[in-house]
Amino acid sequence: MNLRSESGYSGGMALGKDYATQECSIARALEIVGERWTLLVVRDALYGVRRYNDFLVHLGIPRAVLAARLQTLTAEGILEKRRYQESPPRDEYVLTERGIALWPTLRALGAWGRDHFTDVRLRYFRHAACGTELGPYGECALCGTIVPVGDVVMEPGPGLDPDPVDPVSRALLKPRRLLEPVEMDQA
Amino acid sequence: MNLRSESGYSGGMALGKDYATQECSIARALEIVGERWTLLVVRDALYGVRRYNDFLVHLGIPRAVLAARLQTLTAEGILEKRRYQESPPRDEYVLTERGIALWPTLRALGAWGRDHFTDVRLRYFRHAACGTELGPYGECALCGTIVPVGDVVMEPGPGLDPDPVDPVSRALLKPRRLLEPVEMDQA
DNA sequence: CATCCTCAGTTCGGTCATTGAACCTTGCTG
DNA sequence: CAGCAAGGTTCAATGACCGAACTGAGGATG
Repeated sequence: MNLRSESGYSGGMALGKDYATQECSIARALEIVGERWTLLVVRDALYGVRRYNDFLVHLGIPRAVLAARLQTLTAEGILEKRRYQESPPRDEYVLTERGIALWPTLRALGAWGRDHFTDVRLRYFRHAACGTELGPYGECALCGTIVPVGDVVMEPGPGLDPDPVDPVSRALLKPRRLLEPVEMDQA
Repeated sequence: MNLRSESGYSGGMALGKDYATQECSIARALEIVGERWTLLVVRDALYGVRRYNDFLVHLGIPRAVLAARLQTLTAEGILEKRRYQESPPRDEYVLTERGIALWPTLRALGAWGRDHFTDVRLRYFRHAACGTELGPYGECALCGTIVPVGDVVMEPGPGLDPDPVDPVSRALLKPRRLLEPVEMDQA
């Protein structure tokens, strides 16, 4: 095997899908968040989605796959499962620091996709304090700082369907801060 | 183009692996670079790998998968296939602007993996002009600028195997600029 | 008390992607 | 002409993913 002896990574590698020969932190990261759907789950979590059912309807992901991803993300310390009511007992999945730290990656990936493969703006991300649209790294050009995730406001752009069917997409149409839990209209 | 009309999804989509219901540039990006191995191919291309065989031995990827990924990346305008000698005719795959634009994403992903899942430094990335190590977004703290990809120098860190078997890994042990083509020792 | 509903999963058969090994082709090189 | 290297393709087996159906806990309804 090619792993550093002294390196973290004590035997128990859970996933069978590692990139065996790679000594690289990118490969390491992809072993964890590189599976299908995983980064979209994290994205939704940043957008404030927290409940199994909300992920389900918003992503259109197979139930079994969602369960597996939530499991893995929790095991890797990216999400934390926590009880938010006792009767009936219900849990929600909330991003940890480690999960929130994926924001720059998602931001960069989204900016790339937008610049190269989209012709209508779908969403804007702005610095809450000053309203300036974020640069490609999540920085505020005006303030000259990296904007903390909680100070990012997300707004719909012209390319976004103004009347989506699922309630989560509908809730995400209002301007809102990242990480702020989505509240469904109980219409 | 796969943008939704309200009917949802007229036929043309090339890939079978799209995230159908998502209106999101992150999802769009992941449809293209989200498959297994794809981002590692791009990473290698940034490191200067250009030839089929070099990708093959460095990644340990199945031949068929590599061929498929190179094909897709070329079709999406991320790599460009170009003839570098006529006899025998040989082609190499070089990053386009669009491919180079993935550097911030890979940088952010690598920084995340390093910070959260690695305990030994594998590589350092520095601003060639001043030697300062890059920040998480590929910026130089000293110069206060985003460092262009071609001005990034990559150096081995203490966690890297000092004597790897495959010649590509060996070539990547020397400090080198990103995008600079790897030259094999013909030992 | 019986029924229905919601949430959060699990199970299952079918399909699609990935894998490793073997094979093929082109054009040198000895 | 034999052998070899680069750059693939083909194939059978395995694993991941898919949608639909089912389960189970715990109210809410009548």
